[in-house]
Amino acid sequence: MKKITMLDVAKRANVSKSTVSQYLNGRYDYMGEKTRKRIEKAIAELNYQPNIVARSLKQKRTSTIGVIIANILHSFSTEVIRAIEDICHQHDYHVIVCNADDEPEKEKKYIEMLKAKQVDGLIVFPTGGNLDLYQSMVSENYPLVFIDRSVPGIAVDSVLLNNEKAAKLAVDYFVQHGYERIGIVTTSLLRNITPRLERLSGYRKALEEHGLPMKDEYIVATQIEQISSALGKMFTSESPPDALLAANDLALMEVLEFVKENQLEIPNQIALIGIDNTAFAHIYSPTLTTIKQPTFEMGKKAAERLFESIEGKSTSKQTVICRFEPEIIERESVKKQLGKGSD
Amino acid sequence: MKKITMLDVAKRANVSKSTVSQYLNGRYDYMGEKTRKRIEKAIAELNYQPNIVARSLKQKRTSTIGVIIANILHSFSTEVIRAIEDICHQHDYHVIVCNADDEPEKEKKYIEMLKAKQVDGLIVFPTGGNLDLYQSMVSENYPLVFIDRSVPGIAVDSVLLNNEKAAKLAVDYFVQHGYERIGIVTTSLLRNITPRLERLSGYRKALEEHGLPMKDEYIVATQIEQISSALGKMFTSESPPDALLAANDLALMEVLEFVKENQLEIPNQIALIGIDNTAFAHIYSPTLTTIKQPTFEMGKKAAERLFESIEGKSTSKQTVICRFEPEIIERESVKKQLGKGSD
DNA sequence: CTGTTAGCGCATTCAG
DNA sequence: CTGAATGCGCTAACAG
Repeated sequence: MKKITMLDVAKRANVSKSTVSQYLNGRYDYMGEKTRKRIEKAIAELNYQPNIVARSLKQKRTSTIGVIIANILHSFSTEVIRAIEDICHQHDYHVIVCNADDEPEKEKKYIEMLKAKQVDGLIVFPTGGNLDLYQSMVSENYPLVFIDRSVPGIAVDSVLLNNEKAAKLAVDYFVQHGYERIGIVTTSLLRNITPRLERLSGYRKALEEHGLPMKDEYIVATQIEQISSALGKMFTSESPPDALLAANDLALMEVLEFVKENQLEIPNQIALIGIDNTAFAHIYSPTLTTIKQPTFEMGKKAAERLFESIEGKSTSKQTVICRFEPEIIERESVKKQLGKGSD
Repeated sequence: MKKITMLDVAKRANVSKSTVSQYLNGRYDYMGEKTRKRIEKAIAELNYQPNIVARSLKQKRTSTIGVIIANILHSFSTEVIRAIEDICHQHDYHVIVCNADDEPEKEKKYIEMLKAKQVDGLIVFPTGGNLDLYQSMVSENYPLVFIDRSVPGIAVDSVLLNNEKAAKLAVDYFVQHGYERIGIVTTSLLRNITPRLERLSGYRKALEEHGLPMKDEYIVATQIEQISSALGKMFTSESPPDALLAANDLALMEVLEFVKENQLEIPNQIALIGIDNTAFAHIYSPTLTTIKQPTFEMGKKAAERLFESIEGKSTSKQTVICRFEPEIIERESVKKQLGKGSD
């Protein structure tokens, strides 16, 4: 089955290629009624479909953007992708999603691949491990937006959660309900991932505000495989925490596994709040109190910033960091005891 | 920042375009050592990156395949995608994933878009709503593989689960543990989705084998929003089921919500088995017995079939339906009572 | 071993 | 209102 091209259509309709092109691009104004009909008919009869590759080559744009996520396993990532797709769809853009698996190598490979594919711009959850590459994109003015994480020293528009606030919301909530031995568990800080650092610092500041002591034993920050054993150590200390903040959904899963294995009772033995609105938060027993990110709005914002940048109307040459506000969703994983805490 | 092309490289290295092209495609054999060095140097200095779009236009292949999934919300879909990506990555293919949201309209739009983008082949979870389109692809011999679902009357290679077996595994397990009032809940059958039909028929056959009566009241098959109320009706009947098979992970979520709202106790009041290995099956209390699909193998198989078809070595012109075997993962959501059931 | 040539399928002047 | 001509960046003969 031979590919049919514009030329075939043109021949069959007895017009020239360019007339067909006009038709395809909706410039009917300059076209005889009957001509249009003929073209229409020819296209239908031949079942012609334009070749986007050729068009892109000519137009020097692909109407496609690339999205590179650090880790597809985070529910936040998948939700943001959906939002980005929605927006792109509305703007007649296509999206190619790649998963860097938190490996800078892969991230680099994908960025290069997507640029070679001539995508018009990139939204990335940066691993933080490719400073040169980021910088070179900035230098060449390549449309780029970071989301979820930012990279110190790299001037790129970023869409972030107010992470300190997210941690603070949780700590405040614990304190209001009378908790004082509040721990936090997060995935590894080695790569200086923005949200993790900020959530931890938000946690610290909030404790300080409430005049609570800061104990290193109450902080677990290690790679996912080691969280369980770190929790084990934490809970065999003489005065283990009675409340735990899981800084993201993966950490939350680890905590829940640990809770299960050790038959801890939520919220009586340990109160729990997770950041990210896990799919089963409302199904688990007890239902889980969570801090929710406005994922849809964040994805939307990122896409819109990118479009502005692509369309060159980024009048304000300066980098914008956009913060979104988290929200607590109260459920049952924190005891409603009357507090002896502050406030 | 002007785009630099092969020509720029050629000039700077004092060779012609084609020599550069040779270099890029690894045909160094016919090339002077110094020439190669010069080209290498020029490329590095200019930070040249080839334009894949132009190459694709010329080569009439994009080294890219498209994947259209029916519903991204099913964990099965996301797992299969990961598998497909892995395999494609190994074969130096790229993947573009689109989510049809179970809407034939969207599916159609995406198939057309991907073909216009000249992808070399398509793996699709068919919605079943675009018979003409599927058929036309078959007619024009377009590389295509269905996964998860097949479409009656359309001769396309398909990778499927042995769905009847999956349902049978669950029913057998229930019966062995003494259950006789076994219900099933699945999402809507309206569109004749293969796995749902087959799982239901597997359920029926298994009941029959065990000489158990088939009651319509024990079957919930409706769209997701109405599952909850259907369950309500089921459980207010005079003799409600004491065991429930959730035919996929979305149905399982609905069941769990219902269980929670009505404070049913698993497994004492209701035993539960879900098809699809939900992420929190081992964390839920009690842990959930599930029927697992070999998602990785299935994705891999689909990709491999597609490559064969793309590379034209699909010697056997006949359509192949490939079935994979499900496996039961025993956990705690079924009571270990001694059975009065058969066997 | 290297350069010349001719398109891939389309969009876009610019004349008619 | 329509058609002829040009080139996007690259590959692939085919000559040197």
